[in-house]
Amino acid sequence: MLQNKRLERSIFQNPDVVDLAQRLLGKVICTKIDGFYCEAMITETEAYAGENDKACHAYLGKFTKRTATMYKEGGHAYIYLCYGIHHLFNIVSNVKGKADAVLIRSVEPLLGIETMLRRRKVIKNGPKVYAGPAKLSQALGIDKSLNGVDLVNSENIYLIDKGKVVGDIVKTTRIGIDYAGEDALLAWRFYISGNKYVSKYI
DNA sequence: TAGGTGATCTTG
DNA sequence: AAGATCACCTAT
Repeated sequence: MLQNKRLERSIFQNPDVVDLAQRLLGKVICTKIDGFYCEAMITETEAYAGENDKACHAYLGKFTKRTATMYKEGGHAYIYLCYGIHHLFNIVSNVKGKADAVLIRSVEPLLGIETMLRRRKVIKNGPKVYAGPAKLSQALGIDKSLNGVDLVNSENIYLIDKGKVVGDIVKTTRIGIDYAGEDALLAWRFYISGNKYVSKYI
């Protein structure tokens, strides 16, 4: 397997976002923001399936200034502010016009740990620094200014494959979407079994 | 378990 | 146009 290969457009154009959410586990997010380079491996994701998913911002084809990003071609970053404080990082998938996205929920740090600890305003390294969608965004320096950026072309934020082989994947329900009725029961949250850098077990 | 915080959208 | 909502986190 080729290593340190940047993920290409075709990966993100996967029409099955539930499949893509699992394939992104083990891939590495690279950011070069404010002059600091960081790398972190994706350990936990959630799938959001566009217009047919009650938990998705684009449910029933909802199109607003905010959700517009989700309709872009697969491979773009969808970043929005939640609860007034938290920047959440999603990867848009499928073709242009299909509003599917994968929410990145947790990462395991690889490079730039000093920088990430400083951004998180903590001294001690460990899973709690990166386990949670708002936490990893803060650690990697990701904020709303990167909303709509193309991960396939950007020099500031992109994904690579370092050849990590992911073993068992735990499949369970998504977090914080109780309003989504029966769709809240779908097992569309995924994490690498046995990995410590996960926001919530089972 | 409760409260902070602010952009977005409005009988969710 | 004010108020409800919200894919969360931190501290008691």
